[in-house]
Amino acid sequence: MSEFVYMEGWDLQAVVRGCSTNDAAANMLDNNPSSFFAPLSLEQDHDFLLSFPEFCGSNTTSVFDELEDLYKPFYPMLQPHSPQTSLASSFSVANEEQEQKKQQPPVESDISATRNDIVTNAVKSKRRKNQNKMVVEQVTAEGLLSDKWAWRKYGQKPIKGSPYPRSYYRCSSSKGCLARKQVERDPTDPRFFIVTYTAEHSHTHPTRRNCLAGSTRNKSSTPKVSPHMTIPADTVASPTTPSMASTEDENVKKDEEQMLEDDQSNTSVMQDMMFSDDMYPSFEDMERLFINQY
DNA sequence: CGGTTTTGACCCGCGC
DNA sequence: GCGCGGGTCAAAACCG
Repeated sequence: MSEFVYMEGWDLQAVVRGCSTNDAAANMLDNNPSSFFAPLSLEQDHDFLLSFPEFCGSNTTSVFDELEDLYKPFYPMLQPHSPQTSLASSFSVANEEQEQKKQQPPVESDISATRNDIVTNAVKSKRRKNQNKMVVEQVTAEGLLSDKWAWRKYGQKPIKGSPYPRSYYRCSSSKGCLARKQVERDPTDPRFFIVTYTAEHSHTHPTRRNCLAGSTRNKSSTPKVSPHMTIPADTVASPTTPSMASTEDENVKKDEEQMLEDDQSNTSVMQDMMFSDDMYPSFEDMERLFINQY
């Protein structure tokens, strides 16, 4: 079983929440030292990025420079994420469309095209008036791991035109904090996640309360019921939930066990329920990449 | 007990 | 004004 399988058994909120603590990652390392979800150095980030040829193209350095340039305007907001967020691209969408276009040099790679699409869509999409300060990032699962803030999920909605649901999170570090975060899988490239940050944190440090309580529900409490069966109908066609990660070590173990069972008993069901045919190649590719990486 | 996720219902902005 | 769709609320269930 490859490392990526762990990720397939984890859910999105677990990734977002679990990755917000270093000790969670440390626990993961204890149990699973080779896990690619371990915090990466910049150099490792670079290596990780190299595993996506289409992302690196022929000029990896320029891509990194470009990303760095993109990040500079948002460093105050993104500092808690760095340096791992080097895998992400981010955009402010606060009435700055023209500036965005200036800041984004025309690059012909697919990734850049995707990013442009993201900004365009974010600007064009319906926005409530009070949501005038937004930062949009396109991150990998690794990028999600780099988020040091504690987020509590408060909603999930299927998005018209996208096969993947969008999850809504608010900052759970401080009760008065208005910071919000939306996470959805990039419909154009399921390897990436579109993370939209709204408002700013009213506190400087991500504080944690009970980082383990309320973690991904124990599937064993509903014996022999696949976690996939708990997926809401509107996400059945989406690989988001089962393909995402829980980073608590216990949950990793449980998920691993569950995945083993599910692999044996529910694989065909999963295929029918979860994945469209065109989704499989990307996941298989990703799995191969991780295998090659480690 | 205090935290979380899940999920249906509700609210509200926007386009027609 | 109405309907659609995105964003939020809140109750229930779950977890450590």
